[in-house]
Amino acid sequence: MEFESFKREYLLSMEAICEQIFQKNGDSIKVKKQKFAVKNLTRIIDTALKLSNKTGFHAMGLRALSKESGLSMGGLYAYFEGKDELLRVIQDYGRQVLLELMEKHMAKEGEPRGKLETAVKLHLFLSEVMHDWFFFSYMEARFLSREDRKSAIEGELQSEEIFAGLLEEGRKAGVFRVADPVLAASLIKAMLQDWYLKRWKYTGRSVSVEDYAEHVMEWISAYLGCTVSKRDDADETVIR
Amino acid sequence: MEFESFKREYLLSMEAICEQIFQKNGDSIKVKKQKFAVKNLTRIIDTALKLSNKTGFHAMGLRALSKESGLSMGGLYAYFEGKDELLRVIQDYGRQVLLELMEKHMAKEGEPRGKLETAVKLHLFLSEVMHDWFFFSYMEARFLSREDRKSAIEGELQSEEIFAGLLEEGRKAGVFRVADPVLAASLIKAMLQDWYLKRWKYTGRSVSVEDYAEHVMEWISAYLGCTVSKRDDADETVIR
DNA sequence: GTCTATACAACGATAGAC
DNA sequence: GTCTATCGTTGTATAGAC
Repeated sequence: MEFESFKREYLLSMEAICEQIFQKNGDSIKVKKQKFAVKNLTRIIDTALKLSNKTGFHAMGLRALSKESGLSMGGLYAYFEGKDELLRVIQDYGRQVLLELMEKHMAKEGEPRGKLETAVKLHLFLSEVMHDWFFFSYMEARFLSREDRKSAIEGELQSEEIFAGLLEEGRKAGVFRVADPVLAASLIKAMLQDWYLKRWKYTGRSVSVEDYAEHVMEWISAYLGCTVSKRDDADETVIR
Repeated sequence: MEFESFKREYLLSMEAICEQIFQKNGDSIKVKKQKFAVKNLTRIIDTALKLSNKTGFHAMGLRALSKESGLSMGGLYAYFEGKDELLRVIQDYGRQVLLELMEKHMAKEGEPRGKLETAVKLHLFLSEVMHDWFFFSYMEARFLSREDRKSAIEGELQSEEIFAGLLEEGRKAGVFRVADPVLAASLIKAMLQDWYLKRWKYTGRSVSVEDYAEHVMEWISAYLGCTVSKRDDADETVIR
């Protein structure tokens, strides 16, 4: 999987997803015409992500959101019942996309090594095209209501379990050397998250998302004690 | 270095550090008697960290800080000029401790492998006893003023450089196999930071800070292609 | 479906009593 | 050195015109 082809596929599926968001949150959205609603909702979420990631969700005033999104104060309230619900809608929105693309891409490859590489790249590529959401979701998760925070934690653990499962699978097949798959999965996730949490650092060093993916795979392969395939023109190399 | 002995040493140096904070911020602290000032300042910082880490610094009202710390609203303003400055003082406070202990512990061991292990353990142990500050510092750094954020970034890069330097040193000595020391240092930092960012996860799984340190060292050793010494009763093992 | 105008609670900050 | 009382500002949220 390459980043550019992933990006194309992602953009195509965006429109459909936005419509799903509208239909799912029909209760609190007072605007009933899909044409209006989807357009404005998208604009609101995009603006909210942009502003929140600068100053934090709590510090972002609805007056600022109104001004920046082009809708009036009253207009905003046609799309959500209150600021708390906006937070929830945004979280939902991202998780919808995440789920959709996970199902689409995973389980394509059969052997553990290929599956693992797909999962790593999928996470990184997705967090690249949806950087604002991933950053937001990480930084603002603790401000969710009790039950919504529970959903967020489940999401975090769920994606960790995918990695732990792949590691376990590889161990059983005798191709991975791993003592504690869950703990190893935690460390892998930590490395993946650093990509969108410290984006400025990597931008400044001209590290592309594909460079980063390759580097992470080298670490993982070294730990698991297996070979890693270098991309493009480079030939197959054994690490260590 | 073991966690318990580290903890003892750290607790001893706390009092001295708080006095330093008092003297350094003498301009904005209106209370001049050290006896009063150090006691209250410590209490204010501890409370602010506790409250901020629940709701975020911005959402923490000064009324809540007043109530929880036992000082009145007016009383608080004898210790800082405004909420922004409180944020700065807290950041400063942590960096002071971090710096103090780095200088104290590092450069004790001569060979790269030992130095690296010391640096890893130091970071993890320190983030364990000062968890509230590390979490706060990571999550609230983006709300600092332009120039204070610059200091925070410098601190982040500085500690990364320590690791990059150690890796480079080991490579020159021929004991580490590492293509890009800076990128590798980034990933090491990401693993170290996960310990205090996802503390709840590891607590729930009964992973101790020493377990975690050992695990991180196994990953690093595997990547660098060198041996790792297991702690306690276990014998020396070659990874891979 | 969107706007302007407004309500009212909570915020950071300060003055002046003790 | 610390308190209480109060200021002006800004926050979320809504009512009613268009």
